[in-house]
Amino acid sequence: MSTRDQLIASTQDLLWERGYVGTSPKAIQQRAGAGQGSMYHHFTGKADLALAAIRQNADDLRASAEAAFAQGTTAVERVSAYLLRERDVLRGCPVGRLALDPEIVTNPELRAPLEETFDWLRGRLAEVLAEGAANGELPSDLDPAATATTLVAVLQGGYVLARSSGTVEPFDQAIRGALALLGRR
Amino acid sequence: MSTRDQLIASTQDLLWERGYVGTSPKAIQQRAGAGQGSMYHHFTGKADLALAAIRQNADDLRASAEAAFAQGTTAVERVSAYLLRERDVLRGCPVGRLALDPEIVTNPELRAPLEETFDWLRGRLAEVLAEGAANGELPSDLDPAATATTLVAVLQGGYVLARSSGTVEPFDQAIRGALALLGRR
DNA sequence: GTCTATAGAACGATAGAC
DNA sequence: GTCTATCGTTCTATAGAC
Repeated sequence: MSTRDQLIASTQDLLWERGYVGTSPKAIQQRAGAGQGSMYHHFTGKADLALAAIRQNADDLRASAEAAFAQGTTAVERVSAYLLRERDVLRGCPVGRLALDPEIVTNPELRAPLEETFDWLRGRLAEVLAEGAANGELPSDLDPAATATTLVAVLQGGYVLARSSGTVEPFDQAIRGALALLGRR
Repeated sequence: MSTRDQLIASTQDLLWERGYVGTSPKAIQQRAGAGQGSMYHHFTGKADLALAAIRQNADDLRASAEAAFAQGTTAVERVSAYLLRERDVLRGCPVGRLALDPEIVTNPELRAPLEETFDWLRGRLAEVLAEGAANGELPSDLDPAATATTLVAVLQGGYVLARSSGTVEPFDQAIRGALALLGRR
């Protein structure tokens, strides 16, 4: 792994843990085992490096979501596979976490990957739900787009509640409640 | 309003906007129109002042939620009143926002108000849902506690999606989707 | 491409006058 | 109770040797 890649990987971790405001170039360099010179050689500054790391976090999320959707055959199975997939709940979401960061949302370049990721995720989930509504697995009057957004929100909000309580319990309960609402006949 | 109260009010605003990590004593003092001496006279430091501000934010949230629950007579009306109440969506939730902050979740004293607030909110919402399930307004097999947690998560996640996209739309859609799931017969 | 040295500002806090 | 002065550290970035 090149020094450049090490720097990106360290920044991914730190952004996930501490957000943009809470992540310093010095901390990035130390975790990457690189000096200041390396960082400012490969990137113009903190924002530039953060952008690369955010894009990588977004790509990773997309890949693991796609993998979950591939599990199961029925629409409900595929949605459940995504919602119930293994997660480090108390660590939260590497992408959603950044949406609360003031420096991210006010910078169009840094915010763009967030918007794209959630647009894609909501769309992908809506497709699966629409499939289920079409083949009778789910009610035909179900609004796929709105329901997809609700489910993504449950995940993101589940992280917030779990971190607030210090335990995974609210996250699991939120998912369980959502699946129950979706599944009842 | 005393200088002490001004300091707390400024900190409430700044914590909401920028989180704990992103809020500096200097910024608090400037917004409050007070000097360093005042702040360190009334509070032992940043964490002490933040605790007072977080508690106040939590109390405010609780009061406005209680007000929303008082609107409407049926259970569904009361839940809807809470979910649809006017909000500055792109500003996010003053309490939930802090759950993503590393310095908050690792400090038991600072995290406690978050946990208490969401425990209370989930419980309060569960009561209303249980009422609806008991009187036939909602399905009798509805799990009030899990559903309540799901609804609170939808709100918190809705803020995340709205801030990611820069518009209120995903928030509204998430709420709409949740109410549709809850309301269908 | 990586290192060390250094810059100027902001960080959180303390001291002491009034 | 509030002010200004100051402390030692960290922040983000630049300079220049190797």
